[in-house]
Amino acid sequence: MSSIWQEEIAAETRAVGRISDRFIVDKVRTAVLTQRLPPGTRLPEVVLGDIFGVSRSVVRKALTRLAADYVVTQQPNQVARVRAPSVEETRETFAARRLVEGEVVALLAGRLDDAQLVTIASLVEREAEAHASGDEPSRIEHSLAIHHLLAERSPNRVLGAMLTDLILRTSIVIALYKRAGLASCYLAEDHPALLTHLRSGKSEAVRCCIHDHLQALENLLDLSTRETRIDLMAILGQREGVAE
Amino acid sequence: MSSIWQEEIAAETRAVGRISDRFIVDKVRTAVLTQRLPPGTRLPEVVLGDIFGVSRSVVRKALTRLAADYVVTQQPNQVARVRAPSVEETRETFAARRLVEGEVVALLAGRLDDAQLVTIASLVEREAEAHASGDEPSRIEHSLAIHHLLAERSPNRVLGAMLTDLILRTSIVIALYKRAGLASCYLAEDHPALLTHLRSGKSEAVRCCIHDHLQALENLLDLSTRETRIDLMAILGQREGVAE
DNA sequence: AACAGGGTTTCTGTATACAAAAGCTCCAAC
DNA sequence: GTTGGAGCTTTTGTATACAGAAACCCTGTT
Repeated sequence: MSSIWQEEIAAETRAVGRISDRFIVDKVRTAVLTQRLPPGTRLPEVVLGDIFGVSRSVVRKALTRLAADYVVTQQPNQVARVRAPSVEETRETFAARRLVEGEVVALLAGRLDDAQLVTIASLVEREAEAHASGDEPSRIEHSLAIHHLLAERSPNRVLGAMLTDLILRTSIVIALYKRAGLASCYLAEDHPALLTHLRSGKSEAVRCCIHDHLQALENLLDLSTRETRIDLMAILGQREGVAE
Repeated sequence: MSSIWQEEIAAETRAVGRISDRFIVDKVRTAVLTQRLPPGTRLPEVVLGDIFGVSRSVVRKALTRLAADYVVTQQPNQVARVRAPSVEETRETFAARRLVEGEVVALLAGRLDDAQLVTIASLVEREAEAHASGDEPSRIEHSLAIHHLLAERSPNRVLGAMLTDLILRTSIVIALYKRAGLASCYLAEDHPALLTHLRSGKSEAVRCCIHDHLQALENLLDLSTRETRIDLMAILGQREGVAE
C-alpha cells in the first residue's frame, strides 16, 4: 500500500504511536493545497483507512472535519470528494477575506509589539529570498505564515478564527485557478508595504493595503468563464484514488 | 427514558422512520437557544443515544457538528458540554456580526425584489404583534427569520453562510446574558427602519442601520465583569444531565 | 450501435464490542 | 480537616460486523 504520505505516516507512528484524525485532516488538507489531490478526487473511507493504518471510524471523523472546513464534499451514501470551488465562489471567498482581513489588520494597526513586528519582517524577508531562489513551496509557506500570524494575533478572536478559515479557502482556490503560465503569485511590494503600514498604526491605511493586496492576488487568477468545464470535471470527473 | 424531546422524537420516528444526526443537531441547538440546556450541561453520548433511540455513532456525528457550530465543546476523553461563551467572546461575536451583516445588507440594499420585501415586511409586522401579545418565543422566531432571510439572500454566499453562523452564536449569548429583569430584547423601531433603508437602496445607510441595531442589542445585555463567576460556573458547575 | 435491466461489487450508515482514559468514592494517614 | 491513593464506575476511542444504498459491469434486446 504505497501512498504519497508513506514516510510521514511512518514518522508519526514512530513518534506518537497512533494516527489521529487531526493528522489525517492535516495531511489531506496540505495535499489539496499543493494539488497532489486535485478537485474531484474520490476519498473512500476504507482506502484512506488502509493508507493511514486506522479504521473507518477515525477516517470518518477526519472527513467530517474536512467537510466543515470546505475542503471536501460529503453527500449521503456517496464517496467524499475533494471539493472544486466554482469561479463564483472563488470571487465571493476573496471578497469575504478582504472584508475580514481588512478589519483584522485595522484592529491590529499599531498594536503589534516589537517582537511580533520583527517576526513578520523576518517572514517577509525569507519569502523574498525563497522567491529569488525559485523555491516556490517555501515562498508560499512563508507567505501563509504571515497571514496566519495576523489571524492568530487578531484582537477579536472570533474574526481571527474566521480569517484562518478564509486563508485556507483562498489558498485552495489560488492553487486551483492560478494562471497556467504563471510560476508564482508573488507581489514583491505588497508584504513589505503591509509591514510598513502595520507599524504606522493608521488603521484605514492598513485596511486599504490588505484590500489592494488581496484584490491584486485575485486579479492574478484565471477566472474567465471556464466555470462550466471545471464544474463538469468536478461532477463527472473520474480520477484514480489517492493510492499511487 | 423521559426527555424534553419526547413528542418530537415520536413524531420524527413516525414520519421518517429513523432519527438522523441532523435531527439531533437541530434539537440540541434549539434547546441551547431556549436555555433548556444551560451552559455546562453534560451531554454524554450514551445518554443522548438512549434519548433519541440511536447508537453512539450517530450521536458522535451530531456532537462533532455541534462543536463545529460552537454550540458544544468537545475535549479528548471528556464529555461534551454545552458551551459557555465568555463576556469577551460575546463582545467579539457581536463585533464580527456587525461587520459581516453590515456588508451583507449593504450588498443587498436596493437589490431585493418586491416579493422578498413583502416577506420581510410581514415578518416585521408579525414580530410586533407577537411582542404586543407578550408571546416572546414567537417574537424571537420572527426576528431570527428576518435576519436568516437576509443571510440566505446574500449575493455573496460565503458571507451569507458566515452570517448564518454568527446569527446562531449571537442568539445563544443573548439568551445567556440577557438582563435578568428584561422580559424581551425587542427594539420596536429597528426592524421597520431596516426595511425602509433596504428599500431605499442606500448601501451605507443600511450598513449603519444594522450596525446601530446590533450595537443597541449588545447594549441590552448584562456584560458587566461577572465574567469570572460565569466562567467558574461553566468550568466547575455540575448540573444534572439532559434526562429529567 | 445504443440502451435497458439485472446482478455483482463497492461503499457508506449504523450498531456493537472491547480497550483505555478520566472521574468518582471511600478509606487511611498525616 | 485535608491530602493521597487504590479501586470502581463512567465515558470516550477505536475496530469491526452487517445491512442497505449507489455505482458498475455485463448481457440481451431493439
